[in-house]
Amino acid sequence: MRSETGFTTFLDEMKWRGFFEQCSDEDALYDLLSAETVTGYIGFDPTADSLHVGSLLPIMGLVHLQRHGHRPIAIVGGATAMVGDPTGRTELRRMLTLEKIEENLLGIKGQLGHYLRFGDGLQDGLMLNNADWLKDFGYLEFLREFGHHFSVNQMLARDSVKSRMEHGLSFIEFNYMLLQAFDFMVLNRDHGCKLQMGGSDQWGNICSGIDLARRVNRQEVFGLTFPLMMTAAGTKMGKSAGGAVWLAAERTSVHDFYQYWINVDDRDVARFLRLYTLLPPESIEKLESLTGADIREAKRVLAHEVTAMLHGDAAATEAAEAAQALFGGGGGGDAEGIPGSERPLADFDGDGVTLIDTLVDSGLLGSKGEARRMIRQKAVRINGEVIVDEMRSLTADDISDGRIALQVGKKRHHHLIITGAG
RNA sequence: GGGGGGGUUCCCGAGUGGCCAAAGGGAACAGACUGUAAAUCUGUCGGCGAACGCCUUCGGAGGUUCGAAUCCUCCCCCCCCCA
Repeated sequence: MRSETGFTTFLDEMKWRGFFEQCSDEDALYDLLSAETVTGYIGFDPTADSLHVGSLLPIMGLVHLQRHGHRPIAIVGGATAMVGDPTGRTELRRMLTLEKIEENLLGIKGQLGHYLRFGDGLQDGLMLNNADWLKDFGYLEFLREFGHHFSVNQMLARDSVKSRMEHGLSFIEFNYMLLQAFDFMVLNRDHGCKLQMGGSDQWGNICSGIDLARRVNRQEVFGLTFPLMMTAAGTKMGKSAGGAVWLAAERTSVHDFYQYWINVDDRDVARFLRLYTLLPPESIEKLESLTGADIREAKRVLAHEVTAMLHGDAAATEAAEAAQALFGGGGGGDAEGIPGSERPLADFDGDGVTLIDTLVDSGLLGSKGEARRMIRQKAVRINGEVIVDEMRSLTADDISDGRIALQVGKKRHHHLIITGAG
C-alpha cells in the first residue's frame, strides 16, 4: 500500500478531489474507515466489452479507496445487465445474451486491472460477477426470503423510479433496485463489504441496499455517492466526435484518448485534474493557478496523466509527441502516434484512388456525401494543402516520406502509410 | 377488459393527400476568429450521383389513390382515466 497520497484519510481526499456528493452517515463512516480496513464496492455494467470515460470516475473512487489501505470490490452486473437499469435512463436497456455478457466481463476485467491491484491480500481488490449469486436464485425463494423487506411505497418514492413514471417503467426495470440491494447485502454477508459507492443516480439503489443489509445481516453499512459528471458545456462526460470515448485502445485509439483530454473545456481542467489524476494537491493547485493560454500546460499534464494511467507512460508520451507534431506548429516531429493505415504502393499507380473514397474507407468520414461536403467547405487537406477539387485523386505524387497525410478539419488526422515501396 | 391521447429524421418537436428528405430548436460537424479552449458570426447536417435526378426514411404489415408521414384495415409499443 502506498501512503504518499498527501491526505490523512480517504474521505478527506475524496472531498478535496470532488468525489463527495452524499453520504449515508459521514461521521460513522469516518470512524469506521479509521478503525479498520474497509471493503467497499462499486458496480459496473457489462453492456459493452469496454468501459468508457464515464466509468472513470467510479474507477478512480475505487483507486483512492485502495490507496488508503482499504479493499475495493468491482462488481460487474452480469445478472443485472440481463434485466436493465431504470436509473437515469429513458429507454429499456437492451438485453444481452449470456455469452455476450461473459465476453464483456473479460474485457472490463482487463481494463480495471490497469487501475486496481487484484489478488488475495488483505487490501487486494476483488472482481465479482453478481450472476454468481443471482442466476440460480429462484423467484419464489427470493420473494419468500426477502420480499417482505422491500416496501413498494418506498420504492415508488425513489427519484430514479419517479422520474420514469411518466415515460413508463416495466416491472423488470423496477426490479433492478431489488437486485442491487441484494448485491450489497450479499457482499456484506460474504465479503464483509460495508461501503457502496456510485454515481448520485445510484443513491436510491444504494439506500435500498443499506436497508436490506441492516434488516437481514443486522449490519450497519454505508453509501457514498459521486456527483453526476457533466462537462462545463453541459454535455455528458466522454462524448467526442466519434461518439463515446472508450478505455479500450481498439475502440478509441491512444491518440484520440489523449486528444479528448487535451480538448477539454478550460473550465473543466481543474476539476478533472482532481478527479482523474493522482497528482498530489500541491501540483494540482499550481496547475490550477494558470490562466489564459497557459491553461494548455495544465491540459497537457491532465492528458498525459490520464492516458498514462490507462495505456502506460510510453504510449502517453507517444501520443503527446504526435500531438506536438500535429498542433505544435513547425510540422515534422514524431509521426508514430498519429492514427494511420497501410496502403500498398500499387494503389497509387496511374490515376491512383479517389480522395473521396479514401476519406471514407480510412474511417475519417462516414460517407462519400459527407466527404464531398467537407471538401466543399475547404475542410480537407492532403499533406497540409487544402483541397478544393472534389474529383481529386491520390497518386504517387502525393506520397512524401513514405506516407500521405490526410486531414479533415483542424483536428482529425490520418496517415496513409505506403507499403511495398522497397 | 372499456374509453381517451400518442409513436416523425441523433434528441425535442411541427407536419393531417401532392409544393416533404420532411418547419423550428438542440446536439453535432465545417469555415472565420483563437490558445488543439470558450464565446461569437457563417455554412452544413439520410444514401448514391459532377449534375438533371434516383433510392431509403416518418412504430410494423397490408390496402385505397395517378400520388400517403398524412386516408383505411390488422398488429406491436407507450401515457392517462375507468374496471
